[in-house]
Amino acid sequence: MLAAALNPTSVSRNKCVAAPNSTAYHFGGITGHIGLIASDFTYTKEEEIFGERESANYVYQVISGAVRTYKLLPDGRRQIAAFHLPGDVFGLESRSTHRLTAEAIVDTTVLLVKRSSLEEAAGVDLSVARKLWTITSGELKHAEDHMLLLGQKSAMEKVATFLLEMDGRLAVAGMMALPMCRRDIADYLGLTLETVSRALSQLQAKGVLGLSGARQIELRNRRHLCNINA
Amino acid sequence: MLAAALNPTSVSRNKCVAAPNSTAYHFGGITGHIGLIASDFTYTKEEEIFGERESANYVYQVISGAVRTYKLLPDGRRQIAAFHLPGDVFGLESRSTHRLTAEAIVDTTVLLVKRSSLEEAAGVDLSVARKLWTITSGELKHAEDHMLLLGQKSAMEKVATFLLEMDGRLAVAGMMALPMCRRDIADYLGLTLETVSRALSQLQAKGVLGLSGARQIELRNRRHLCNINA
DNA sequence: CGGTACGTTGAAAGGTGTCAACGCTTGTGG
DNA sequence: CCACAAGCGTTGACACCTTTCAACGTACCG
Repeated sequence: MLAAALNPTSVSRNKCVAAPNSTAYHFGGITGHIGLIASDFTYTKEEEIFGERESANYVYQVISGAVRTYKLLPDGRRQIAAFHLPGDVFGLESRSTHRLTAEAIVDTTVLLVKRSSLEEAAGVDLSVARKLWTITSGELKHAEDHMLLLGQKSAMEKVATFLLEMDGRLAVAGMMALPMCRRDIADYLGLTLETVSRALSQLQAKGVLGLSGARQIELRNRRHLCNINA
Repeated sequence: MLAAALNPTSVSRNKCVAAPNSTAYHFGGITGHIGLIASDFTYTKEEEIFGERESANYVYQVISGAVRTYKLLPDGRRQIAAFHLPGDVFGLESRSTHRLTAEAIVDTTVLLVKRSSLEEAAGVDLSVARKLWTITSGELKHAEDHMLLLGQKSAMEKVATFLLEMDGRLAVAGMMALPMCRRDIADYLGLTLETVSRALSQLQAKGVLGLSGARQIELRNRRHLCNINA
């Protein structure tokens, strides 16, 4: 089954995917260059996809749904490193074990590719090797930006940054439907869920955003959020 | 000038290095596989090596000294992403621009390699491509660990973690000589310099560490630090 | 129709930041 | 050789932002 492996433009179903030319998603510019076996898999809400320190046998791309990756302290404190939304790749490791735990936030379908076959492909096709590096580099960029947020920004600035990030990633017609709960947001931003809630309420009171249901958010004043953002 | 480029076992001087087999440092397992042009360069204390958003023309490896890489907010708040000590590679980007600013903390000598020649080498030798990915992946791991610290740990926990990290990286005979000032440490840990100073004083009072000069630290009870560390 | 999970809001506590003073060390120039 | 300035670090007092603890409301679901 040659082809298209990592390029779920059309949401592919069941094992072995051969996708046509892609526009929307990019697991690489890999498509077409190399034959790769890929499978679909669906995880239910709250289900663990892989655990910290587990052997990294697969690389994942979100087709639909949302995933959180995080680290825990022994006493249960949790730092969410990233939210992975449709199109995003996660679980890619250059070493053999995962450094984070990944869980489905809602029912989530992923495309998965064996790490070994990716490694093999990278050994033959330089553009694949390059793509793997680029993906990891993109994650590093996100992590660096997020360190700035975690270490230096105030609660309101953190929430504003979060809203703008999510707006850019999942806004449809000016509205966004957050897949994650307040606790997830809090653990992503290094805050408590109460502080997140208060910040959102405050922004709503100012008319910067509109809430229709706690997770349905409309940004009404992006300019204001950018200013807060610092 | 074939050879050894990225492997400054013997501290090489001036332009064009041909190092013998290496044991101590690893800029790759690159040595010997590929011809690469490398130069030494020395920056003075506080000198900028490259700036955020600058074009990334070189990749660096610390030979001696210490480097900080950081991001700034518009109002001057600074988040130091990492300290780079002898042996560490920094400034490696898969895209064409730097995402961080790099400065020498003390007088620092680096080995530098042209990005273009590394790219070229990666195009010929797969192990080089692999190594570049591995380096970036290592930075990502550090960033993920640091996000956990920044988002979840208390001031004392942050300082304890910092001490253990530095102990592992630059302890000689049980002592370490920190190259960075309190403000650098604070900006690395997402604290103020006063809070860092208080935490260190507290640890000294408990006998967990000994200070002979503010930057000469001896850890007397690593066990205790590990416990704090959570 | 309860039960549970999720979200909001309030009040109080506390950890860390802010502001300020002081001490120590280093380097420099008279 | 000493005086002085400047940079760095420590310590104290206080303020405030965020957390903690708690109550309450709401939506969803068996």
